Amino acid sequence: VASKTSRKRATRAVSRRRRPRRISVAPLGDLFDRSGKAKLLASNNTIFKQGQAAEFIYKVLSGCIRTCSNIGNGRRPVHAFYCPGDYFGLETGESHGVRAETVTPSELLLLGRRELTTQAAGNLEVANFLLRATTNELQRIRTHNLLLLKDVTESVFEFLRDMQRRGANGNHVDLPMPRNDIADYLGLTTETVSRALTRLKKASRIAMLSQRRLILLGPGANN
Amino acid sequence: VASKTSRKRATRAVSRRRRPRRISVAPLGDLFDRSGKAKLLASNNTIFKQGQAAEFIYKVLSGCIRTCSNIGNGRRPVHAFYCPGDYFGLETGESHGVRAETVTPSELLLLGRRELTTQAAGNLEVANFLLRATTNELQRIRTHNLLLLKDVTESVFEFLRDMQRRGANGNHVDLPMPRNDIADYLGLTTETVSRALTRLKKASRIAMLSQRRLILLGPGANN
DNA sequence: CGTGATCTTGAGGGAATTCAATGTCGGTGG
DNA sequence: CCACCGACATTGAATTCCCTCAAGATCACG
Repeated sequence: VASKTSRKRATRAVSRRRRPRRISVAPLGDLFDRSGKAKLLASNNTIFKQGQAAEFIYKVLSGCIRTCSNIGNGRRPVHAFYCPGDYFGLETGESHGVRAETVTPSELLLLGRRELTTQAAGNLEVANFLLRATTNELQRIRTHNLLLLKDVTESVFEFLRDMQRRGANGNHVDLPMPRNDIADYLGLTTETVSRALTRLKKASRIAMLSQRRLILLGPGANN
Repeated sequence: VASKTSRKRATRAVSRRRRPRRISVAPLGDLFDRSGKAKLLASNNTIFKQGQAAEFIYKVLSGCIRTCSNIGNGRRPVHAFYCPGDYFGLETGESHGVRAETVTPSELLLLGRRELTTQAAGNLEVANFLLRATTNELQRIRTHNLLLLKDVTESVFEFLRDMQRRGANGNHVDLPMPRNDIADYLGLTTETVSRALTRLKKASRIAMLSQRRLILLGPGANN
């Protein structure tokens, strides 16, 4: 539950270019839906641990998942959040390099990883699915990387935009995760995230409907 | 040439676990070496620009390449450095999401990307090569991400270790890139990198042979 | 309706940035 | 061969901004 980081960034106007949408991974959705096994989990449950053998690849049906790791300095970096439709557990090696936990109650679809990777060696469809999924993951991490380099206010704002993009709700954004998780994802502290939100509020770039629900305003809100 | 960032981090002891070696991409090395076209470039030359159509995939034969992008706040994040043996230009879409430049005079091997990706749709060997290469890239970025969350001194030290690991020189490390580039890679400023090096020097964790050549000392130096 | 978890706000301190100046290195030309 | 020059690197002083510690406010849930 550690959430410690420090950061300092330049405070400047930021205008980021659009980032391409994630590539769809349609082709194998079928295979997943056919041979995948569903699983339901409550909040804050561990799906797999760091170092554990990578047995499955997961598809999020509902809820929200976070992956995180431990680095020695008492911080708990959150690597990614996965929303419905996303795949995770795509490990490069035989064991998971991160830990995966449910943020909210979540429904998952599991597919045997060994089954998949051995198939990939001989099955073109599977190989291409893995390539696309990995490519998506790559894109995701690149985006995350850029977030880490921005100044705090923009970093938080970008995060909100990303959540809006992925959430596909009405015109409001729902945050499934606590400030804590956002902070660890952005390399900040809870307090700093909170202050950033306050700043965005005062600048009329967002409006809070509740602590976990808000609306993006002004330029850059809808793209 | 902007190099501005700010950062503040917790100052604590750090002990990171070992990270797995990059997976070899042997199988297609052949294809590369056969149909690739060699190209020689001087320092600080642009190989491809951000947004440009992704025509080739590149293999570094000699020298050093950096990929970077522009975010609106006047910073120039460096995404990665590529050393001899590394592949780059593996784009997720049809156009490059980053800019690639030579750090030092470099020799490259080019392979038509369209040729490769269309082959990937039907050729299993190619599809698997792309998967492995992408997986490597993923691993690389994950490592980079963790670097960004560490405290400055450890971040710089880890960077040096990584360069040693990849450089495969004698017992010293040669840095092909200026402080400037290191700073932008780590999300810091030139001055902060310089101060971190001074700190490492005083702590006897490194020894400078020249400004661009040094030796790692003490525990954690050789792994 | 209370209780704990989550979130916000405030004050103080520390670390990195910024701005500015000095040092060092490599290469070029006299 | 040596001196100069420009690019790169280091160091210093002042400032900024985030973190830390602490208290208060809001929300969710029993």
